Amino acid sequence: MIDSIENLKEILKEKGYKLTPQRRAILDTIIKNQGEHLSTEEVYDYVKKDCPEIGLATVYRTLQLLDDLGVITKINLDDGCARYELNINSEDHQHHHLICSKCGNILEVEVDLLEHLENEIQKNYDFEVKDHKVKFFGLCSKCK
Amino acid sequence: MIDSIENLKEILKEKGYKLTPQRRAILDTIIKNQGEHLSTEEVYDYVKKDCPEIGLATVYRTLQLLDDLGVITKINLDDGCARYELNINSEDHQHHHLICSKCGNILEVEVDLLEHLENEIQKNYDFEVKDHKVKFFGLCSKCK
DNA sequence: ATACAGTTGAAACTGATTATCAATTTAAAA
DNA sequence: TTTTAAATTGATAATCAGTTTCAACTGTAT
Repeated sequence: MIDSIENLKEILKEKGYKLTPQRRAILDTIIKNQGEHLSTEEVYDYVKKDCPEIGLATVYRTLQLLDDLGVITKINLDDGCARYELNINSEDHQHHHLICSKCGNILEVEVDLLEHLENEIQKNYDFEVKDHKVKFFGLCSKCK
Repeated sequence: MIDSIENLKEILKEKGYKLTPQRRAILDTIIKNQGEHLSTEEVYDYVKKDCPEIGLATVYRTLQLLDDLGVITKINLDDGCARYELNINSEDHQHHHLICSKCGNILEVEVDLLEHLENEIQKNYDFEVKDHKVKFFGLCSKCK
């Protein structure tokens, strides 16, 4: 979906938003740490290296904005805070999270075998599925 | 899993816990409102009718306890608070939630077609799946 | 009935997130 | 390039769900 800061500038302009150094630094941080699932506080800590005067409220606001714009996605890993991940360049990229109950590590599953289930739901419940969130809990290879 | 207060008494005794009027009233409330997904505050409001002197902290504590005991299950519907549902009488009862983006109504799907996906994960990621949480977002029959 | 461990309600306290607001900055127009 | 208006910022206060503390109280095994 996004691959550069120029790209972000366009996305922001389209909606009347401005590209500020803070927003730039926050997106840079997320791109740099792709694959991790950073919380707001973690983004704040990382981004302060580039942008020491940034306020925590700005980080909260920017992450929310980037989520609204579809640049990142908020995920809930049941650890008491919101986390975010970068949306990658593919319309129908789907992935789920494997959460290890022991070490807390998070793996990503790149398959999507939920189509069958979605069709079933569409048919039996007259419910138009737009999105889904799937989490698996268990033990990772190291912990079992 | 649970079908009466006597049943609860046994479950509690087994772990050294006591059956108090507050716990009784909270479970009664949940049983009475089966099918809804009550939040802690909602349980608190309902239970005050039977038990006007009850404290909110007790409701928080009791719901957590009942979840630990496997009597109820905590669910996260992304509305900013924990909700709970009664565990019904079947070991392998599985269901997912359909959340309407427009009216917020929550439907329950009684099927479980995730086994295939779990097997796939087991095999490809060397991850031992113990549990999963699945939410579908979209439009219900009334809203679409 | 007694005793003790578990439980309670009230209130203080967390920790994550949001709202407020005056000062600042971006970006489009002049 | 200067002007300008709207958007953005950082600091701080406020909120909100949930937890902790603690003295008083209550189930339940004996």
